[in-house]
Amino acid sequence: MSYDPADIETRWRERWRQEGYYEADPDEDGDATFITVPYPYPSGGMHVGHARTYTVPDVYARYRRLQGDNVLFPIAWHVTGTPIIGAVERLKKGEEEQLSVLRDTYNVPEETLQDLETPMGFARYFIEEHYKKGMRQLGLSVDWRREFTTNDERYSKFITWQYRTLKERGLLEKGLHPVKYCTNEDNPVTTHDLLEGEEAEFQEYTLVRFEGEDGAILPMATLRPETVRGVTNAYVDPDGDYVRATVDGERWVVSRQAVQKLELQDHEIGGDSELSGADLVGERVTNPITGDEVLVLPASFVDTDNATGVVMSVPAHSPDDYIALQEAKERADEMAEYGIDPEAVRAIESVPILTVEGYGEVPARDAVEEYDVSSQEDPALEEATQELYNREFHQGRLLEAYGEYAGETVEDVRERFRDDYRERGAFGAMQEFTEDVVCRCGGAVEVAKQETWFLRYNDEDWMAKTKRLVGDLDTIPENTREQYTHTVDWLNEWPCIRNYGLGTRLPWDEDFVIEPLSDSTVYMAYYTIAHRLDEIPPGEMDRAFFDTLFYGTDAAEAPDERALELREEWDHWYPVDYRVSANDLISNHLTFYLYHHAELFDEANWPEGITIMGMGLLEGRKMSSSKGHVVLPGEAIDEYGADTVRFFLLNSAEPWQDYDWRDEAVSSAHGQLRRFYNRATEVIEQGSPGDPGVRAAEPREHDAPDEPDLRPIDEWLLSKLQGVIREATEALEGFETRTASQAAFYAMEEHLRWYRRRADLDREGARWTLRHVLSRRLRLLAPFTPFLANELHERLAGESAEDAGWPAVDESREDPTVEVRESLVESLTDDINDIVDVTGTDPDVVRVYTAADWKRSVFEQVVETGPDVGAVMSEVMSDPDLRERGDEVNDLVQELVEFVREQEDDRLAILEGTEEADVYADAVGFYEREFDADVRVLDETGAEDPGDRAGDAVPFRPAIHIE
RNA sequence: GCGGGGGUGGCCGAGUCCGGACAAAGGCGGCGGACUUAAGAUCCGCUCCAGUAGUGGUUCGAGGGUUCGAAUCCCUUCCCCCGCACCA
Repeated sequence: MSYDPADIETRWRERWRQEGYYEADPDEDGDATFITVPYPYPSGGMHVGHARTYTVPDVYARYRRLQGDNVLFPIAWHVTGTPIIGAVERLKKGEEEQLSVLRDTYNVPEETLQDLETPMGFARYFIEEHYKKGMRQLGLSVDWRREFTTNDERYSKFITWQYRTLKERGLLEKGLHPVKYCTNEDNPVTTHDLLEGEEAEFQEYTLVRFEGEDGAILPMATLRPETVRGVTNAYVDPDGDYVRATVDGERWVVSRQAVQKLELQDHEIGGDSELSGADLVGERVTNPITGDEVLVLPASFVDTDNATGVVMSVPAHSPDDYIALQEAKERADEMAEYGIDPEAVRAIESVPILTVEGYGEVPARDAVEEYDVSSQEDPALEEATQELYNREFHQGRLLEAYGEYAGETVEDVRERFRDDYRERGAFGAMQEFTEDVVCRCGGAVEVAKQETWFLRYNDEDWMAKTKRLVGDLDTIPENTREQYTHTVDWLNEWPCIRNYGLGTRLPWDEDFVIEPLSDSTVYMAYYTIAHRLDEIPPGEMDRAFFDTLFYGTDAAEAPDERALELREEWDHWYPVDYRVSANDLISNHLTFYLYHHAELFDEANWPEGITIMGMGLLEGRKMSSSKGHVVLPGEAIDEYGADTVRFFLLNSAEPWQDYDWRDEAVSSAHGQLRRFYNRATEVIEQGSPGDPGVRAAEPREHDAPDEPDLRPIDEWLLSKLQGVIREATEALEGFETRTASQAAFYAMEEHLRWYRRRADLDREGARWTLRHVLSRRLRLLAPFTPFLANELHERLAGESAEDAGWPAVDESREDPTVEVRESLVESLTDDINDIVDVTGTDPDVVRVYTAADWKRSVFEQVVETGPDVGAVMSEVMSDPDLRERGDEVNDLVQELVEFVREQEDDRLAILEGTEEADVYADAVGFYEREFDADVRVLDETGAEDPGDRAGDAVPFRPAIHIE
């Protein structure tokens, strides 16, 4: 019967489902092990990249189960927020791209599309038809009783408890925060809603409050507030539209566009009157820091749609400003039309505010000259600016006039300086994007400030707790620990609510919804009880209920009995042993997870480990559902079977490494599994009179009565098996799925290949050995290819691999001597092969000469003395017989010293006790088959030496002659 | 810029922590052979250069150093990838 994955896999899926095999309850035997993975977000279908995300924890879960643990691996569905709503809206609008993703990429049937026109209908479709189906097909060992969605009423009660608790502990705070806001739809928007500017970042400009002659404020926008003492003049766009308006009760002059932005950013805007930029030109404005008056000059490079449309000029430090001023001076006479005295323009001098190594008094001039910038349009200008800004930021030291800031680098004092003058009222602030942002509706998107609730991730106590948690966390791989620590240091306040979307309403303000990264931080606790909440009315799941559940009897005045019962479930499973998640989530989601656990639960229930996963590529390119560049798990499974898909995903790279799904490679993995299956079937069908190691969770003793006579080559294979078991076990302890499966599958296959070649398989001992090895190997493979492994193990031994358990290393079967001896056989094979190959002859007779006794005693001397030519020589030369041999001995010592130096001590000790000739003599039969020749093992000193080769023999490196 | 990861043979990818059997596992691809009517599957060998004897030469981004010995340790340098906030 040939390998038919669909047949095997269907049967096992059905069996697991019927038996509820992976349903885990506290009353079962074994250590409680709780493994979680981020619940999928069904805003689209599942592709093979997702498949790996869920298979990695599954492998670990299966491994722990084989080790005897009671393992809980649950799953649920994350629907919070706007992505699903956005997807539904794009569908309803009939957007081509969206329709194509649904129809072509995810194969949604035409008649089903209308079911997807509500958010939960959409989610439900992908949950049922993609994720759940896919996960079942993959054979994930999930306890399906516990699934839920984050839009469920009871889940919301749990999140409500979480947020009320955090608020009560002062970890939530209300404040203003910049958001992306569509000026056309008058609504905040998310990155998904954007047509252009998805990459745009928020940038905060400092507004330096220059004062006009009439007392109105001209707020000059700058990213370099510390240059304020170097301002020589201001620029406006003479053709731009400006307005005089009341801002927070003051009179301001800004560009037309700036007014709207300021209004969005929480400023009170009053009646305005229009004027043109030209009207402003020539005005004198006063620097709020220095009190100096400077001229407003016209400049076409000023963009009225960026910040305030009024900019200050610092020619000493800005190459742009330096060039602009040069050009202004050249055109000074034209300025007269604005009523400016040309002499006043020509009189403007750069004012340096800092010194920076490598530049003179006016760094901008040096930069312009160095890059040979000719005009404002010269592309070299940007390079010059970049270079100078960088140097000044890191190395520029402020001059005396800066008082307490003098002598400091810009990098060190910019923020302090800015905040200082902001408090004193000289500076303001304004947010702007780094590039234009356009909504899908076509409207301009601007920065708006919105009242919102924050999680205070920068709270000192909270940070300290979380850092303590990180310190004790098992971070896999270890080098991710630094990333968590860094994130804790770097996280500020996090706005945790949105204006709309699915999920849980903010308990004390129903207008807002708790956003997805904030409602998924402690839900692992909910898994422990999710399957037992049906009989509890949501209305009764209040603060006291959850307090009792998580904090015990004393937490509420009248503890709810039901909550106390559920508490046992929670107590049993918590803490989470491992969470398996993607590496790009360290900087937010995973660190939030740590924060919330650190706060809400006591130390004993803090997360114990996190394993990070890498990204997936498809044929070397990033997967993308919108481009249809994805492989669906169902399709891959139909073609190759779930075992192949799993095996490939786990074997091609360690979980945290990026991997590449290449059809060719998957197909090859499938071939490997098929060959494995065929060979295993042969072993099974061949049968064996002896016990194949059925109830073999306990290692069998060497002298077990039913164990047939074993030859050294059998012992060799069994010894190798122990090494493989050890390696696979250690690897899986650290989530190294690649190392583990490589060992269990490929390394073991290598050993078997040699064994099949080397051993006479037509013996009872060989059949027993092969069955014994197969049983162990199937159990090592069970986490990776559970269908195949369980099926074959059941046929071999009458019980499934998962029931048989993980094999233990049987130290009594580890035999270094037998391994060393076999390695001699192997290297002699290689040597003969090399000679055959290089001479191109097909030998009829192969003569193998082992080294003479005196050479052997030189070897022993080298081992005893150590690899030191001089020392060995003096020892050796004291022996008259050896001294007689002169140069011959010298050469041999050289060679043996080198050999010995490179060997492990253990191996040397074994070699010393090895009678080389016996090893080769035992293998003569093998050599004769191998080379189809008459093979003779001889002593160097024997007579038969037609090729005059015998003298070349060295201990453990016999001379060879072929003819 | 900040934080993290990485550069190995035609390709993918181990090895690097703890230097030594490393011309460097394994896979893919290629070549030759066995089996076969043939193809496929399977098995064996070869696949940096030279070679009718197991050898020698030159390799692990680049340059330098430590060592009897370096892909592995140290220094310098070049290049690539990922994340960086309200987006899940």
